[in-house]
Amino acid sequence: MHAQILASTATLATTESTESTLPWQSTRRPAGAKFESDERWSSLQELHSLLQYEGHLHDGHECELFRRRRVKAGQAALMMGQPFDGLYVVRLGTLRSSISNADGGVHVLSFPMKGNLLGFDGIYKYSYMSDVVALTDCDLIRIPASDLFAAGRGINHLEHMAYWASSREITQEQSAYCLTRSVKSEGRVARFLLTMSQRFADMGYSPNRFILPMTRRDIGHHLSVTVETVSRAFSALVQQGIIHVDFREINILSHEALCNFER
Amino acid sequence: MHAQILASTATLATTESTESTLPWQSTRRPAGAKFESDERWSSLQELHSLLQYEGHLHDGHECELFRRRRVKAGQAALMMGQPFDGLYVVRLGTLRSSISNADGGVHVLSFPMKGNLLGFDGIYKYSYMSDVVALTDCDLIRIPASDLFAAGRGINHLEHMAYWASSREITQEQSAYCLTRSVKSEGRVARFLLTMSQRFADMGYSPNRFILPMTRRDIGHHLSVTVETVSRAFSALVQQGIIHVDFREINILSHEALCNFER
DNA sequence: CGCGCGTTTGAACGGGCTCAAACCTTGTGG
DNA sequence: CCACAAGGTTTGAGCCCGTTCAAACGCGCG
Repeated sequence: MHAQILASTATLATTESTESTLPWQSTRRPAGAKFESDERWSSLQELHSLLQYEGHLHDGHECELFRRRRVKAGQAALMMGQPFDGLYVVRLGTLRSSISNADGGVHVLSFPMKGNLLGFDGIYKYSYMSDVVALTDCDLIRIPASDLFAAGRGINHLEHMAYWASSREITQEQSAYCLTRSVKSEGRVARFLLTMSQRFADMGYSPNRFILPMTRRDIGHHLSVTVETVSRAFSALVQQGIIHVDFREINILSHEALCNFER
Repeated sequence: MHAQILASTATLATTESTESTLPWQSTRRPAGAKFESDERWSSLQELHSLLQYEGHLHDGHECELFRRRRVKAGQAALMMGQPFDGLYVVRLGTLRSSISNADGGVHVLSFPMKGNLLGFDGIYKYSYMSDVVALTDCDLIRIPASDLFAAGRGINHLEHMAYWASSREITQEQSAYCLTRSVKSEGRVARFLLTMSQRFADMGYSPNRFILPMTRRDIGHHLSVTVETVSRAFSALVQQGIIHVDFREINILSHEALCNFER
């Protein structure tokens, strides 16, 4: 469905001679350059350069090497649900990062290119939460999970925890993002209520009766609709007997009916 | 959605007395409870509990304490551009995180509640990239920047770099997110082209002539519009002499005109 | 009280979606 | 080399949903 093949080698051959405007092309080296077989490595310096990271290089780190990974156009670089095995930095090529819900609805999160980072959403549950496929032949640099987390457990414990939590937030934000526009406004409001319901439940409060702390306008700005649309969506759900609304107070009468609306 | 947040012991103690459905209210303690003046602290254990982090507690960390911060309803917890001074974990209350572009367009990113993390987008440029205001009286726990980054610089260098880069990716994704739906489809396509142009330029390629590596469908799924709408937007821009399109190849004829379209 | 703000509802407009068809490119196999 | 199939791209026509503009009501607050 999504997979597709761009002209890779053929296109490369024709455009490489001219001053290139195609950033994903040419992992080729100038004639005469050393060819390192299948095993190719990148230094920490190259990582710094790619990421444009201004941090200092400390002694003993200059010679750290990271394995590269080739991904051909159309192939998956990361798959949702796959166990986390590290972060990747794009060295060459263009990819497409997307998430899809159960109904086949797709949202394209980003098009990672040189210097972008992949796989951050895999830290939270130790498995990746989005699909990433190569649109062109790609060259990735892997930062192994072991390198990230193994050293200095006791020392960077706090930092690791913070970033683990960040990964979770990001993941959830992406899921929310997926819903925007993918579905009619009434469905998005329904989904929003279900999300709030779940969050209240997780905090130990009633999932069926709660008071929204935000205005209709805030909800609208969150779901990318106008205030009036939010209000009308509430009214429609009330009229169908699915919820009861008294200003900020929400009563969910039929959790199931609400679920059916979110698609 | 994804798993999170069981009621923590501390919070249970305060809210258990009444069966409350209002999680943001009442930081009040039962009469007779000890009142700790202005200084209130949370332990690392409480952080673990709030975040639902399953990591082990190491010796010497049990007694680490983190300062809490009260934010009254309506007040700003974090402001865009403010220097980064740490991450915050919500202990109590509900907030609203949003970004706004120059034209006054607003997008609400999330409604952080108990256990959620604030301020991650501040790591990249060492200043926060979103506004966060309290919708209700809030209680935050601060994880100071010094605690996060100071210790073991040499050891967790790699991890820090990875997360710094993550923060950048998140920030940019949020900016892109802000554009969705905020503007007409033609403007969003214009903005998309400008973004691609900028990215190609950053990589050292021509900002005015490039070949899109993705399909119209991918672009549509990224901007939350249909294939046809993307195609029509391209055609409209061509007809106005702003760009030239030959399938995947894009020529930007008037960068300025494209900028005017993005709003 | 009067003012501002949040909420709700109505009416009309218009932009994007849906459905449909045609054209082009690319890849495959005869 | 050509025919064919599959999928990407473009354009048109009609419809529907969400926006826009407008008005009314309730609530909190100075």
